[in-house]
Amino acid sequence: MNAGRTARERARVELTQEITDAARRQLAEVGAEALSLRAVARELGMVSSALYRYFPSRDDLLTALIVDAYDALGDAAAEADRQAGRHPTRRWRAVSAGVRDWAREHRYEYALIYGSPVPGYQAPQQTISSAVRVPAVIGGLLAAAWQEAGPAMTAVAGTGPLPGRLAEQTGIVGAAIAPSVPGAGLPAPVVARALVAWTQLFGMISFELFGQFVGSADPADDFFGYAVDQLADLLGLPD
Amino acid sequence: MNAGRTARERARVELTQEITDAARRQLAEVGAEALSLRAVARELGMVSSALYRYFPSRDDLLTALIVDAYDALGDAAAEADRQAGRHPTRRWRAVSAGVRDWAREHRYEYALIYGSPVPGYQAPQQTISSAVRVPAVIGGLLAAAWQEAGPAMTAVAGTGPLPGRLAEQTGIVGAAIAPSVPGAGLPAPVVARALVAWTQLFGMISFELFGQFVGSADPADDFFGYAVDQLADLLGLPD
DNA sequence: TGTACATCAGTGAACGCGCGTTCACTGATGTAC
DNA sequence: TGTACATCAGTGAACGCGCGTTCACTGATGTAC
Repeated sequence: MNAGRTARERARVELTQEITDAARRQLAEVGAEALSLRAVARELGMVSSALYRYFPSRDDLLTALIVDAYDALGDAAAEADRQAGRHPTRRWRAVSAGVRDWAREHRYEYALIYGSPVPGYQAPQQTISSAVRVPAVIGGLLAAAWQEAGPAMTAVAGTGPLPGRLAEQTGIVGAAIAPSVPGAGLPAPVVARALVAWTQLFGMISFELFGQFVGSADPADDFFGYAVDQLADLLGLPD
Repeated sequence: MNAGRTARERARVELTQEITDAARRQLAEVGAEALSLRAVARELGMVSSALYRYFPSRDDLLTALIVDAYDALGDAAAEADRQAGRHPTRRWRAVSAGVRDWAREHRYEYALIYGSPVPGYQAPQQTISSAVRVPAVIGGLLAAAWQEAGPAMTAVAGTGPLPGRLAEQTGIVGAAIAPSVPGAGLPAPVVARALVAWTQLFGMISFELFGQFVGSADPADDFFGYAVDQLADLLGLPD
């Protein structure tokens, strides 16, 4: 480990890590907009200008946090999926709950990636491959379910044509899933329903964290479980 | 109009309006976090301290904008509903589209009320009655549908018990809808599905506006229509 | 209707703050011979 | 292994900025008699 690296290189890697860690802690305290380079530097006992050796600007530090957050959430989803065994419905429930739990434990990181975009900030290409990890986990479990019980799933999803460009869009997504799960792409109607499940999942989590459920589904645990089961039905997953 | 009001009182009402209008314009340009009292004052050709005669602090100005945004969205939903006639499914489609259209035309106002909460800002009681207007419109059209075709809706929604506290929560919401629509509360299973429809609707709009659909359902028009129809099915609305 | 006083709106200067970023510097670490 | 030079990390001071909020003030509007 660290073979062939100079002390300088090792120090650089470690300090870059320490900076993002400190920034994450600050994020958890004050939120994304109030996150300041100077406060991060202060926490590390450095002078603020020193950070510019590691991140060329505040936006780049933000980008690193965004990528880290997507990755951490992706890890949480993948780990929940892994522990759930093989049954598709169990996997879907586990992934949903894993995503929600992560979001509740990291509300500011969640808000950073799924809340209002920071004005003036443009997410670079770099974030996309990390952003796609939760959808990929969902796609993976659906592809496995499809391999086991394809016809039953289509029966539920129906075979009617999808409206307008949705057929094309879901086709592309289905094809994109194929390489990661040997031998199985997903048909467009299943992908369309997966998109519904995906938006519903994050819609509920955002409503819960951002306070929209006050006065109705608050606390949201039971509603969340109920909706996840509804979505399992919608997806044609076995009981 | 303005009867019994002194010139001073009229001027105060008008200027308060002009201030929130200017603030709304600024919001549309720079987003909520960057909204500044001083810039608003500048736009109005006033000195920044003058605003303190109208709003005791920046937070109070923000609150006014939040309430206005909820009200404007509520108006858009109600108006779309009104124009849709009497058929429940048409009404549901119209309200969904109306909410989405308003959000697309007022993205920063939308982000202000449905995006990440502004850190450190606590929404006062005042906002709640405005926040509830879109759910009230949805509740209204479902209550009307229920009056027409109650049994058919229950057949779709099922009669199995709702999990845990969800039964109680949806019961409260159902009872709250009753007074606004003569003679009709909504049974808990229908309310539960209405909550699903509500979160799905806003989940999709947020994903669309916040850029999560890039690479899949983008542009989102067809997916939106598809999902809205799925939700009509879920709600047991007639074809 | 006219006068004397009270209320209020808007001014302009100031306070104190923290921010992102630049820049010339010193001293430590690494590299070539 | 030792020396001479190049690279890099971190410092400290400074720039310029815009912000929210306070405060004593002046002049206009409203009220009581």
